[in-house]
Amino acid sequence: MEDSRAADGGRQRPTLEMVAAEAGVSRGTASRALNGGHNVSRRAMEAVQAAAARLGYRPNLAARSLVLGRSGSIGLVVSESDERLFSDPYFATVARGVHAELMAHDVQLVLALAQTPAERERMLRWSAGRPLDGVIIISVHGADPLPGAIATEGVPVVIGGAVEGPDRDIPGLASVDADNLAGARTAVEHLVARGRTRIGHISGPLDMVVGRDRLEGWRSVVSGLPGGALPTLSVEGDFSEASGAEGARRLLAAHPDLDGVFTSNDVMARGALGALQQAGRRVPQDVAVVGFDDLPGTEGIAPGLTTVRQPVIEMGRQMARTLLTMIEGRPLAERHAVVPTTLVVRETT
Amino acid sequence: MEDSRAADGGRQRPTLEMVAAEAGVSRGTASRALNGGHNVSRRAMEAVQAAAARLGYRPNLAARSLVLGRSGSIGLVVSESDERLFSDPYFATVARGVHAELMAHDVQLVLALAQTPAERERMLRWSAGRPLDGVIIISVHGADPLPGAIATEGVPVVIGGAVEGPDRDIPGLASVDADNLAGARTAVEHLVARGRTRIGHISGPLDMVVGRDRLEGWRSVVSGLPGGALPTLSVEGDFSEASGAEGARRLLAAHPDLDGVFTSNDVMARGALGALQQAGRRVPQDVAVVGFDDLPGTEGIAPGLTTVRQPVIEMGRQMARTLLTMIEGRPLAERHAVVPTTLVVRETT
DNA sequence: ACTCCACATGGGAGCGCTCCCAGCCTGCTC
DNA sequence: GAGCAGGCTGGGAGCGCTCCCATGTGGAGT
Repeated sequence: MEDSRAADGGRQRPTLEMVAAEAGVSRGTASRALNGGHNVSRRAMEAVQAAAARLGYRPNLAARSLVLGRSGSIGLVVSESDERLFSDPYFATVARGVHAELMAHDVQLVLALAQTPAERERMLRWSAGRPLDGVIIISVHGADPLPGAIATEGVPVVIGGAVEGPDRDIPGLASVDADNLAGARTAVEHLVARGRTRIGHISGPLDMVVGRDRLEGWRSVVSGLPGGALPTLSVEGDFSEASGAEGARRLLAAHPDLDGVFTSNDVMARGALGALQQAGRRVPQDVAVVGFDDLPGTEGIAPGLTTVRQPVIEMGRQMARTLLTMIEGRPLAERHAVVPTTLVVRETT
Repeated sequence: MEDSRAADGGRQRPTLEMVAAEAGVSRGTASRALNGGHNVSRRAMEAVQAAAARLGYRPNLAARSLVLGRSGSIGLVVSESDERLFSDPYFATVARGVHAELMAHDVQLVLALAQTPAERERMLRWSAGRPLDGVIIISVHGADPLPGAIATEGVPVVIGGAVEGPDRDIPGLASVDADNLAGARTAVEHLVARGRTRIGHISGPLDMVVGRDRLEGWRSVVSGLPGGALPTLSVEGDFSEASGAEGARRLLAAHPDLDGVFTSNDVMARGALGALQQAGRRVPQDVAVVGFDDLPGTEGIAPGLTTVRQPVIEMGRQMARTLLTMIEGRPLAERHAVVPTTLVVRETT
């Protein structure tokens, strides 16, 4: 009656103490019976479990976190507009991998958005309070201070993507990235092998390492071509379908003799394909197209697209595994992992 | 050295006790200085804040949750495949509204996935441990026991969508839904007003109330038409673009004289539009099309689409407000809110 | 029969925080 | 100049849990 905390329904929620009393044992025994059951007699075990069930006991996670020093959950932080977050299948796929791995380890995954500067500041303060045992951050733009700041607070961080600059040396910060440079190079070399000489690129955002890396891969191959890497042969996109279409139109406008396009992801390839078709170009006869990603379940995006596959689900799993390793304080084989990509040739080249 | 909890970096993270000592005051005073600052002298206030900054103090959220009985964060639970979650802009939009409202109230939002039965069971156990002060659940299929179960555990629940059956009477469970029945009716009546008599429907999943409600809205209007509501005039979709296209093809196959289509969301309308075009039908001359949703920022999905607008962002905000009201134990004006929709006429009718 | 040990148990300590309350010291009123 | 109200303060209690350790208990070994 006088418990201000009993706002829920009515009576006090059962505590371990109450379960123990109900079962006729002590708190310690009840605790052991409910977790693992080491050094607990069969009789006590059953009594406790029955009592817990009868009372509808649910352990208070805050209390457990307090004494254990960990919460049993980790965060997937996305620094991306929700527009993109929910429209680019890349995030879903990473999340799927992370999720799969964590479920296997009985760790709860929570997604948190950190888009605006205010939200990012808030995220830092929050995570420093240790509601999460570690965080995975995907989609890092520019020289984002957030990952380093969180890691410096002592919360293990894994970045999905590349890490540049001083952040590389923060011990509590690891990363998993695809070999974007090599992947892009393979894609463009494939176009060259198909006899293309006028190869354009529609890049990702250039404030992201991934955007710059794939651009650089393209440039390194194209610069060896007769025409070279003309500035007008690469246009900046933002990974959206619309930007892919727009990019293709701009490439065609500047280079009507365009015969190959490498886009920084498959979604933009879809946009480009549409724009090329509208411009009357046949694919692959007139213009060959290569994308990047090859996410499972997205065949519908651009059927028959030749693309560079990065094993995104497996990368998500690896991010989760890496984070769990750091949380447990075990040594890491490699702090900054780079996973290889494979070219998947289909009908657009 | 002997603290097993110091796995992070090196030394023990600062506690309020240490801040108090550093500032030369007691724990109580330090606590008051850091929260609100009632009954704290200017001198103490400054000393504590300086000490906290010097030590890099971050309050331990688990300890605070334990004593306060609340965590300051709420969950957005999505019982949807991540495929759909990340491909349907609806979720992003709800999330946006919820997020906006919560930020204004200084509450942390976390998203959690509960897709498979195992995950849903896990979600129930987890949320019963009160890591969240309340949850918003969107995308409820069938007679999903999860919302009721969580509410019964004493955790306030708001459902984004309609609630049917016994769950309606659970006090700790509220909902916010669009007036799908009226909205669908308006859409179909508009088609009738445009002189259409052969009006098909591509529904949402019929295991969802929203799918059934919009279907019922269509049926109630169409059944008054000369042709009536032939079973072959409605096909079940799943809110995806592909299912919209497939639905339109099936409608055309069964009814070549089709002159109107109402789809249960805009994404399916896009698919239908594509299929109609492929089949050589002109829109709106031959076939008029009305969608549902009209989400902000999705003009690109189906330009010029006539559709039924539901105020999804505002609905998200309302879900958040409702949940916060319940968490604070204040009475609710209406437990099951239904918000009106508006028809937006554009070029496809 | 006696020792010994493994298992089982209860209860104290303590995680880091907020609340409460008694006590203090001002400064003001009469 | 005594009395009193109020602002500040310190420290105890306690949130619900897990760990640790001292203390039983039984059965196996000699």
